[in-house]
Amino acid sequence: MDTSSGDKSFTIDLNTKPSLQTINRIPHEILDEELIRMKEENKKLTTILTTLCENYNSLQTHLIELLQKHNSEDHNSKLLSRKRKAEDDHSCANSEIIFEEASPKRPREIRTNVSTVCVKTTPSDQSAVVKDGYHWRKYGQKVTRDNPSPRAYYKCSFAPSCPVKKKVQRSVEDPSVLVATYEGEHNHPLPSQAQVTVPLINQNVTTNPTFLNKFMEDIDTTSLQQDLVAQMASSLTENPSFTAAVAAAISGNFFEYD
DNA sequence: CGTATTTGACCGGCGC
DNA sequence: GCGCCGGTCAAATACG
Ligand SMILES: [Zn+2]
Repeated sequence: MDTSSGDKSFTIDLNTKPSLQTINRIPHEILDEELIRMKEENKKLTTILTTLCENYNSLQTHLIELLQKHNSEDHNSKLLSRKRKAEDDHSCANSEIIFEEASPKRPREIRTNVSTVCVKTTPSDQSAVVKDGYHWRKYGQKVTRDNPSPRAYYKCSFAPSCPVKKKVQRSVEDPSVLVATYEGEHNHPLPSQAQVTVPLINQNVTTNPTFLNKFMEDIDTTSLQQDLVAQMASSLTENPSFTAAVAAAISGNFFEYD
């Protein structure tokens, strides 16, 4: 709050704009080489960010589960608390962050709450889009076996920090009905958008009755995330050697595919 | 110009 | 193994 004085936006100057004089003096083969290197590095950073967000979200859901279980057990009885104490002791001893790509066999993402909603659309509106207030990025479209109309795949535009996905497809026999399948829950507030058209069947198949929402009410996740971003940005801007450290870490062996 | 969509390639799971 | 099928990626393209 007080650290960001007024209108100081997060403009991060990584010294990526050397003067034209300097650039012209460097042979362009080297610059091309550097460009390619930068692209690779950017790719790696992107994958790191993605996996980081995946792990974060996974951990969060795990945490919620544990809290839930803990609460219910707490209400049930206090007799088992001694036993539980021993199990809880194996916490993370050191806070060292390790990107572990070790085993090719992945635990694979589990436990994503799925809900299905049906939306009636006017025949005039032929666009197969379900307005639910969130912002989506389409990333695929496929024809399915038992339905003439194609199925569209969307990701929340806040990805990868928000893992929510949705599929939209017209109903088999009634083409005026759109069937949307949501997967996961948003971890951020809705972008301000007034119109929401979801006044039809809500065939909810969620295994978990959105304990997340309660959790997010208790802990203001949005301000938390903003604080995180602020910290990251300030650590970048205030400490120039930080970028060098990052570069060294990346060019070293964070991931060693090859 | 930066960003969103399109669309064929690609991949992994499953039944055979 | 092979082919199908649902799902995803990413380069090309369209958009504002
Ligand atoms: Zn979201």
